[in-house]
Amino acid sequence: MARSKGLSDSTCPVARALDVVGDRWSMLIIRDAFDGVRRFGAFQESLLIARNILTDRLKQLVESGVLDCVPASDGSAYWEYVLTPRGKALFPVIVTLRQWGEGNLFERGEKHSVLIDRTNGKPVPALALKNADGKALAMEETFVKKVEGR
Amino acid sequence: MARSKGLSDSTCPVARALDVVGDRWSMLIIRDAFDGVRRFGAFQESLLIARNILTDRLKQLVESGVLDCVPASDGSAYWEYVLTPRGKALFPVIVTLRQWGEGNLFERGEKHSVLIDRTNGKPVPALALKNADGKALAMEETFVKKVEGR
DNA sequence: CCGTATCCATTCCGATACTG
DNA sequence: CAGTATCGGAATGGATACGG
Repeated sequence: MARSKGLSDSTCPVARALDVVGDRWSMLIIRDAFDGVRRFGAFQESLLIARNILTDRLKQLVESGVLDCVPASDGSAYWEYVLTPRGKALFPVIVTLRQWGEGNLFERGEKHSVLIDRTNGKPVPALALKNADGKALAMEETFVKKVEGR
Repeated sequence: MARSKGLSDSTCPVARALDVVGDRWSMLIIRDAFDGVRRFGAFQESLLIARNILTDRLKQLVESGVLDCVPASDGSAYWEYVLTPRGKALFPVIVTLRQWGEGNLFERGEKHSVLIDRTNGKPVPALALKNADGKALAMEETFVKKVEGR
């Protein structure tokens, strides 16, 4: 059941991150969680995912500290799955994925959902890379410094 | 060979994005491409991925317009795989994944690779969500506005 | 060196049936 | 409603072997 490909001890944070949320369902579950989905059945209905797979993914996400199990707020005997601080820290990942999809995978005029800033009702501006002085930073202006070992 | 789960016509840009780069290897291939890896053998050696799977993933990424095939620069009869503009637009996704990994999946003092701004030699600052006025925006201050249909 | 093709094992996933 | 158990098919992955 452990899904680790052995990336979990990689010195590359991207690889470790993908080892936790890099499968086909986890990120969608997390997206729904940001959207306010909390119940097993609600995830299932939203994602049309097989129930055994959902069981497995929820378990993994709880084990990796992304989701937390809390008693259901309606007094039923079941659980609700809510984002931990670690899970909430994934928000920028979801937002950049959204931005990339919006900008690259929709035809002109094709409709899609939009992330709104509820303090002003406007769409949330794109996340862009800045350097230490707050200036725009192009990908070509960066490089990855590897750690000594490996 | 088509991997689409049928999310490719979703109105959610996150779902569409994950339909293209949401499997276990694609994002790692793209990470390597940002790192300057271009050759089949170099991807294979870096990722320790089976060659048939690598063939398949490279083909998918080319088909979806993330990578481009160009004749090898060394005059050999083969190809190099380079990021298209659409592929380069994934940089913020890689960066936020990296940030999340750095902040949440490493023990204190544990070493990891670092993204460096080569114009000043300093680590690239974290990408954070801002509103239209440039002020920090918490995840709770946002919501996803769905499109009418579905 | 770059891929493709094939074989086999493992994993993933969906459907369904079942339990509380 | 919330999960578990099981089964079969599909996808994935590793290890070759093969050809350009």
